[in-house]
Amino acid sequence: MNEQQVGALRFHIDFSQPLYEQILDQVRSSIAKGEIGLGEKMPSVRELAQELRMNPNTVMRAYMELERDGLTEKRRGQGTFVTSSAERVKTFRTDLAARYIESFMAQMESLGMTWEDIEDYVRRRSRAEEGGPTS
Amino acid sequence: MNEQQVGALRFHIDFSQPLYEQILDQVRSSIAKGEIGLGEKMPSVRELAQELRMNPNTVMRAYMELERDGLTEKRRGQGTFVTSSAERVKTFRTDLAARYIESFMAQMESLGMTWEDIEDYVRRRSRAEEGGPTS
DNA sequence: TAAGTGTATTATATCACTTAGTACACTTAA
DNA sequence: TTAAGTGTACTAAGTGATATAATACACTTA
Repeated sequence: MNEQQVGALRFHIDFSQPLYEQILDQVRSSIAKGEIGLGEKMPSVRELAQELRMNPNTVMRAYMELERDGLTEKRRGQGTFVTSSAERVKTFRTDLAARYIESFMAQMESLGMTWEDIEDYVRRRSRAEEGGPTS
Repeated sequence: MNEQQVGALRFHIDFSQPLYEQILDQVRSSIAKGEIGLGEKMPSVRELAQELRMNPNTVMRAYMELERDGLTEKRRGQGTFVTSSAERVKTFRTDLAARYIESFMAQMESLGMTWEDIEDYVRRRSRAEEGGPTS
């Protein structure tokens, strides 16, 4: 629902977050998971803006961040391309994951939850999903 | 650093988030961890606003949310009090933790990280903290 | 009665986000 | 050379969330 395919990229945009952040997160995800390959061409700023019915400036803001992440490279007159460095993608993925984990652990600690509590929850969670949604 | 004690409550306010959200999160945390006891009196809207050097309206917005959470009760002319129901606090704590976990798991899945990856990271993390910060 | 509560209202200011429109430099292909 | 498609830069404007300011009212307690 509300899914949208643009080239090798999939998007589902809503109003829960800034638009440029959603583009950013979802392209990061596609690159991290290899859904769009190394060196592959991204949609142009204008094309993606048209497909997602947004302003090109909004898309460009996301693209600027992607380049700062080292996940994309821009070539004037040609377009934006996923980096060719598998190493760079791997590093980015593990670094971002680490940041997510640290932030999450701080949240849980603020509720007085221990790592054991979390493990218990996840165990019960996966047990409840047996034969559950086939995603 | 930037810590502030107001009655039984501790605050550390910065500019990374809306002020009312920081109050909300930190009071929730204090109640969930029992740092402020069941039925205990909270600082008044005006007092907390003065201590934190904010507008009373900003504090009131946080207090409204706390009551919607069922964590506090307001008594006209008397003040705001932590709920007397341990059950309510417990339910809130586990529900919020569940929401944090689900959101976190979705984040990690978007990076193609599995539960095993997370366990590995946390194990290495706690090993690295041996004899580390005594909090 | 006075002081301290929560509550409500109106006005104002600032900032992040988004859109709109325009323009320029560069690359590629006709 | 030309045209079309790239990324980039800039100005202008609108919207909504956030925060402050000032004031007022109803209620409770001492």
